[in-house]
Amino acid sequence: MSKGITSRETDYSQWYNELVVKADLAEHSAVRGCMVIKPYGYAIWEKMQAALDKMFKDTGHSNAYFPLFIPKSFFSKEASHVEGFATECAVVTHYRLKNDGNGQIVVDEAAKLEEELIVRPTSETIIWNTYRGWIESYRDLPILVNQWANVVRWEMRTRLFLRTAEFLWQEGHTAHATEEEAVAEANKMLEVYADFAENWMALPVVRGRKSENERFAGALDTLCIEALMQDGKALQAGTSHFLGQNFAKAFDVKFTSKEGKLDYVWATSWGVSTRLLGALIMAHSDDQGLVLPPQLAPIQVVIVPIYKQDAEKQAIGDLADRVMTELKAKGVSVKYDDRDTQRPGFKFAEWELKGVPVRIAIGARDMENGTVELARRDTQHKETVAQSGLADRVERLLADMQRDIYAKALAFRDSHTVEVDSYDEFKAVLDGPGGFVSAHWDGTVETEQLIKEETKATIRCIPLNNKQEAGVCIRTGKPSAQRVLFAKAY
RNA sequence: CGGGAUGUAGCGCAGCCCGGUAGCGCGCUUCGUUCGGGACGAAGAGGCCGCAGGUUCGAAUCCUGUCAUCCCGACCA
Repeated sequence: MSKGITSRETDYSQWYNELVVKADLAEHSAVRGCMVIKPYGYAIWEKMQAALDKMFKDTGHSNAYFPLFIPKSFFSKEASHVEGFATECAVVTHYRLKNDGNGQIVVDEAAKLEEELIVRPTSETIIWNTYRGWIESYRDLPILVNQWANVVRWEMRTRLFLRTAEFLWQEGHTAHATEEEAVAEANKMLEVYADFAENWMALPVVRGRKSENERFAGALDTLCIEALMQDGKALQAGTSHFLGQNFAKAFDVKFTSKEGKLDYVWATSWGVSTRLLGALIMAHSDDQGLVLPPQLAPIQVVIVPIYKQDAEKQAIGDLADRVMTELKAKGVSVKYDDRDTQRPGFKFAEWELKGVPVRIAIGARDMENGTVELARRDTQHKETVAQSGLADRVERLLADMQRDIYAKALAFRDSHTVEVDSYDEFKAVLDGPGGFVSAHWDGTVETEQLIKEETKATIRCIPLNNKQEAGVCIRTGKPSAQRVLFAKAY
């Protein structure tokens, strides 16, 4: 492992790439655009999954699994959906290979599929085709199903976690008897995502609604949570769609209501992906490496012994054992790093790089004084504290850190969210500090497109519960009823 | 898919212009000394120079083709 990583100031993008690789989260694979998520990175994803999965179950959802492959014909059934995904689909055309006689393995042209299969970029079509068989009556509703899966979107340019050709995610697909219920579901799940982002990821998010231009292909309404990264660019962290009856109509999913009327089913879908790892990394980390909020850190506390002779190591180990037992009893995950192949300074740097929230160093001096050195990753603050009551102290520290990391990110976002009333100001902010820019917009797709072409900024969202305020569009001068949030985005 | 660049040891690179059979740093292995912020010394291991042709007595180096990757755009969770 080479020393240090590129600083954020030098090159934010390179900082991110190096951090992901050097912190052992993921690496590029032999397949273009596809990453290998390494054990440490996957451990964070597992913690995210566990927390989200519980939240989904607590809100009444169940997990199921649908096929990786989708018949091509399914895609053309919902017009705007196919348009949204057609240009980035991996297509399976054959089902067999053969030896060409020259020692080469080639596709067996004789084994061409009758109908091509699409590797799912998202599962609305296969799921709604399935739901047709599950739903006849209002008694069959609602269906509240979630799927943990991988999907493939053949992106032109990829970046580890932020945009990969294959990624892991969850997709919830619900079916309802009424529009109101579906709308409420979409809102409820957006709130679940916001709750998760804020309380687990320590990531403040804006809850909002996408403009028509940014709406999911096939949705009537797309709700989202938007987060701000340290370079002033926004990142969409999760979406929740109200799909209306679009997919029910496309796949002929009808039900008989209590009143005996036949009607199409109302739908939602919602998802978050491994992209959340990208958000987590970019929101909190520093030039020393990863900074993980305690709630999602695979290792919350690392204990590093500092010793010269075996006798010292033995005594320190005994103390470490006692501390670990106490911490584990409190549900804190601890690692005792007693490798004698690395020196303490190396270990300090390594665990900082990997973002372990709390480090306890114990040396001969501490053994004499009845102390340990306690260091927190987020502020890099170190202090010498008494061994007695250590576990309680660490438990409090972890809770404090979770709050502090959130507060720091919130303060950053607040200081990078500005209202502007002219196009010049708008451009000045985007070219300068970046961040969220709250500005009036005339509400048309054309103007949004124009602003995007001229500034690379897009409407990230129209915040929910946005205050209504008369004004004029910064670009066209036409009347506007409210401000919307613009930003350059990932 | 347009523009630019790069493929040489596990990683990062030099060598190429001016052809003579490959080198540096980190990492790795062994031994010793070290160990409170990325240790030091000594001795080792590791490369058909992306791939395929061509020119030449001789190619990492020159020529042609090809594949791949990265960066900047357009597209996107």
